[in-house]
Amino acid sequence: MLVVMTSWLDPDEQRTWRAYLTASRALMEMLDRELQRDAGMPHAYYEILVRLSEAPDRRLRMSDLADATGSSRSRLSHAAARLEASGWLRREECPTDRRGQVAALTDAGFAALAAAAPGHVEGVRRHLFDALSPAQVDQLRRISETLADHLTG
Amino acid sequence: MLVVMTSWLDPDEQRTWRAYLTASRALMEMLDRELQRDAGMPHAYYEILVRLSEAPDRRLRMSDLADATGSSRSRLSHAAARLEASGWLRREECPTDRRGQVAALTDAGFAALAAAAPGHVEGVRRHLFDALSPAQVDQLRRISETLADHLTG
DNA sequence: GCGATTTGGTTGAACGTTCAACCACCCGAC
DNA sequence: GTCGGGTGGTTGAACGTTCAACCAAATCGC
Repeated sequence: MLVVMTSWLDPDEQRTWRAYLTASRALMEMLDRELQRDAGMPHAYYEILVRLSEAPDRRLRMSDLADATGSSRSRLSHAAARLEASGWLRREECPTDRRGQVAALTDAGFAALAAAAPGHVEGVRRHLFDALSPAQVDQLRRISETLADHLTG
Repeated sequence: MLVVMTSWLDPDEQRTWRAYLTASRALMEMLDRELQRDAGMPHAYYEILVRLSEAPDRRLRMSDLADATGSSRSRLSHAAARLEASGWLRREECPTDRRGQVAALTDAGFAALAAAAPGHVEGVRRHLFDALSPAQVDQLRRISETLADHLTG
């Protein structure tokens, strides 16, 4: 007889999972709200600006930007439209692929990012790193890297 | 001279933060998509049903339910409306507070949860616990509990 | 008691995300 | 060549969340 067993979570796992859900949701909500309040943008948009600011010539192909920020093409398309309307981003034609678009961070976009960054970084420090010991930071890094690998591999 | 210094993240913290963002986003997206595909509900709604199913008489005051699921009252209100439309939840008047509402899990709601749970639990196991050593699970629990405390305290 | 404040919950609009459909262009097979 | 499939990106509708405004009932101060 073939039995397909779904192994339930044991009490330790259960507790871990619920704590993880609570903590990660609370952390992201807090940072998102702060960023929205202080810089007028959600965290996802902030990340787009960050990635662009780090790219050579502050320019990135739309799909590379989507990969870098871990977002779908559709999501990035909508976000880019909105960021363009705010004057923080400009879309240009790609010289090597006529289908392509290149997202370019504008000066205003860079300025908005420069204004938002210190407060946000301080939030990350306060809400995340200040609560953890150096050993825990290290553990969290290893866990996250393992997990990211596992999920995208 | 008073200088307000924003201490930037050091390279280790930077790496930790980015890995954490990538991993937690990927994990949640995966689980959310699976739940949507297999059970026709987002993870947030699944959690509402779970909390209700664990409550005495499968009933909970709206605000207790909001606290338990870590969601705003507004969010829960909208969610309850939708779950009620699906026949998975019923809202009843509260006998002790005339302003209050009590959310009650219907039999159909319980059945939907029972149908969704095994697949979802298996997803949590596959995408999270299978990737981590027992020691890491323990570390993640401690980190998450510390963090949850820090954020809500 | 009675007015002022707080609490429990809902509502509608604005926003961001998802999903499926779609178009335009690239590339490989033949 | 051109035909077929894959890739890059956009669009609109449906959905879930947020935010501010709001109502009703409870509670507090006096």
